[in-house]
Parts: sequence; C-alpha cells; structure tokens
Amino acid sequence: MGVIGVAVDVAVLALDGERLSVLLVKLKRAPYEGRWGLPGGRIGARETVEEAAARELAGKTGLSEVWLEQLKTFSAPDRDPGERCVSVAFLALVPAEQARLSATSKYGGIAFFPADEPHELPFDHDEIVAAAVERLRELVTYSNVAWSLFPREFGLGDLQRGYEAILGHSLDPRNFRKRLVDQEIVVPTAEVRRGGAHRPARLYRFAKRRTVFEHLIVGRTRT
Amino acid sequence: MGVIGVAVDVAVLALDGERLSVLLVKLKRAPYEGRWGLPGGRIGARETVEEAAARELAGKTGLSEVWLEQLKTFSAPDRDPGERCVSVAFLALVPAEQARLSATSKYGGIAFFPADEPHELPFDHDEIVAAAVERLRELVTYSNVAWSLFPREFGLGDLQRGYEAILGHSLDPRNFRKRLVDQEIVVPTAEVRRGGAHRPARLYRFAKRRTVFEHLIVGRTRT
DNA sequence: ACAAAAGTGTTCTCGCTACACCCATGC
DNA sequence: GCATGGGTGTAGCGAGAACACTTTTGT
Repeated sequence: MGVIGVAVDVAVLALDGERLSVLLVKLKRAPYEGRWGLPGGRIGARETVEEAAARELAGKTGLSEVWLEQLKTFSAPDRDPGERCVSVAFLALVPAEQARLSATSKYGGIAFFPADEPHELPFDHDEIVAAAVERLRELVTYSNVAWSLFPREFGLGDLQRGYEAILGHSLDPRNFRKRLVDQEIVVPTAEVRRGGAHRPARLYRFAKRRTVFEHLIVGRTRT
Repeated sequence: MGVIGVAVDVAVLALDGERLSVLLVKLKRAPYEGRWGLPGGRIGARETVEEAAARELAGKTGLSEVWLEQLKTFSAPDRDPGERCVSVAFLALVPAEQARLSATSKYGGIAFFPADEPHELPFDHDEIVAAAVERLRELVTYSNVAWSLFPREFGLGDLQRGYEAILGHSLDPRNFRKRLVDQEIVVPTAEVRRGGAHRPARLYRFAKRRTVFEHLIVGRTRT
C-alpha cells in the first residue's frame, strides 16, 4: 500500500474593502509552482493538524492569533496529481487591517481575491474556499465570530456592511442595530469617529467573546 | 520526517431499545487487540475517506446503505501509541432493526453500548463518540435525519421516545405531534399497529428525505 | 442649503411553550 | 371497568420582519 501524505490547507477569509475575500499565496512547489492557491503544507511529525495550520499560516503570511476552525478533510485519490495526499481544510478569520498588513509586508506573493467566486485554483482549493464561505455564513448567523473580522472598535454601519458582504444580501439597519444592541452583543464606547462630510458615527465594541448563542441575527430584507 | 498513517473511525449510532447507543467492535490489532473500540481502519490507496468509512463499516459489521457524515479529523501525535496515525471520524446512523441484526449475525464481536457515557475506550474513541452524539443532537433539531434511525413506518409515540433518547430530555406530546404533522415532516399511513392492551397507534412515514430545513426543533419542556 | 451617512419606534405575524383531558383497546 | 398508551386544542409570549423619516455633520 502506497504511502499517503497528510497536509493542511487554510482558507483565510477577511473583509477586504467591503468584499469578503480569501487570501491566496503563490505556490512554490510542483506541480503548481507559481500559481495562486491556499497556504498550506505537510503536517510535522509531532504536531496536530491544528498546530500545522497555525504554523503554515504564520510561516507563509505572518498571521498569528487568528480564529481557526477545522472544516473538512478532502481525500479524493487524484486531488494531488503528484502524489497521494489528503488535506485537512481549515477556516481562518482575520481582521481587515491585519490582513492588509500581511498582504503588503515582507511576505511576498500574497493577495486577496473575492471569496464568493471560483478562481480555477489548483487541487480542490476552489471547493475548500466554497466550503469556508458557506461555513462562515452559518457561523455569522448564530454567533459573534464577526469579532474576529473587525477591529476593536467600529461603527455599526461598518459592521452592517461587513455582515452584508458575508451573507450576500442586504439587512435592515433598524432591525440590525436593535438586535445587536438590545441583546448586548455590541456595546457603545465613548468615542465617535468623525470622518467625511457626514454625521459622526458612534463606535462600538463586541461585548463578550462568547462564540455561540441562541439564534441571533439577521434581519433579512425581502429583496 | 516519519510516515503518517491515515485512518477512519466510524461512530455508528442507533436507538437500541430506547437508548441512544453506539456500536463497538472487538479490536483485532495491536496494541489494543481484544478491547472494544470503534470500527475503522486504514484508508486504501485509491479511495476517499468516505469510501473507506463505508467499506470498513460493511466489512466489520455488515451494515451498508447507511447515513454517513464526516465529523472531524483527530490528529494528536500520541493518539495511537503504536505509530503516528491521524483519523478521520465519521458519524453513521442506522435503524434499530438493522442494528440488532448486524449485532447478532455472523459478524462476531459486535455490541451496542450506551452512547451518552464514556467507556474508557482506546485511542481517542470516547472523544469521537461524544462528538458524534453532540452532532446528532444538533442535526435532529433542524433536520429529519431521524429518518435514518427509524423503520419505514412507526408510531408517533415511538418517534417521540427516540427523539427524547437522543436529546436527553422529555418533549411535550401535543407540540411534538403538531409540528411534525403540520409541517408535513411525517404523514399518516392507512395502517395502525395493534399491539398491547392499548389503543392502536396510527403509523406514520417521513414525508420527504430533505435533510435540512428551517429550524424545526422539538418542543422542549421546561424541566 | 444640500449631500451623505447615522440613527431611531411601532406594528404584525408566526412559531414555540405551556397546559389537562378524552379515546380506544385488551384483559 | 380499569389500566395503558394514543391522541387532541388553545392561549400567551417573544423574536423576527416590515416599514420611512429625522439628525448631524462638512462643504
């Protein structure tokens, strides 16, 4: 029986501008060197897949302390044309600022691409990205994982636009605010942000880092 | 870098009597030969983990055509004291009758054990069983996977007791019936079952094998 | 004064919960 | 006739959805 490799692949999602984006790197190894794909690689002899995912992420992008969750294991025999290799896919979430930083830093060959469309990526990476987006959509409707996608303080308008980008549909601002504030998922700070030629936005923070609660969200609009 | 093995382990859940139970087999390979554990084994060179799970299940228990879902990949470096091996855990659901059949058939060393308590199983199998039970509890609240745990026709009383066994709490019979019937998750058949010294029970079937719908749940009672 | 984003309250509907009694049968 | 499980209806509450206008600022 042939030897089977074990790898991890990480779909890093972030709100880049106001789009939900996925981080891709220029692959360095055959047979797809030079093409864009998900960061990842073989697991080490003495680490879990979770540790491997965190290590690969830090090594290839400089990102650390990010939210990481196992998604699914992909194992089609021909998924890697070079050699038999199963891959444990992960979802990672990073705040926009941090994401932009790492994309422009010393780590070369890193960029964000729209997450909600396929890019003809090598291996089964398109499928992994799709699974990551789907999972995030689920998560965001009944938890406050969005914590991991935003800076410490933010305007509720920003937050709403982030949710809309993730979910792919628009939300009602009154219902959105009501729920988040009434249920104390976010709390107002003393600060406001005076930006453009507009009324300044009060800044908020997430209240608690509880990750799951009883069916929050989403004030879907009819259209 | 040492070679890493890839295996699957399957937690087969069934309603055995009126308890939620997990199928265990007598392990045949070192270092735990003779002890009870989950059915499973190495994946083949040309199969996916899903195929491997189905194959192992059929081979070790005779069960086929069962509901199978990937749960999570376990990868602690020391989870297998013999050699480095990651394991992709699966949840399988089988109807009670089929379960009892396979447990008494030519396949030796098979038995059901209560699923909601640990059994000091080898490897991380207790953890896998716990994850399987948790997952089933989630599934059952917003889908009709129970389809896979019941025979074609059943009394609503049976169904309710099954749900109670899975969830670990009691349900209100009026609300339970109302929802399942009003939302056409189950439909009455022409038959009734005349059993003991009681009013005969009308028999029902599941209506459609849609697996997920919008938040069904289950009429939790206060206690 | 006007453009642009922030902010706000009420009504309706629907699904979940709670709760107690009669029904059909075998013995 | 009685024991046993099968079967039923209603009222209240809470959460989500719908919906349009006022406020604050910079220019």
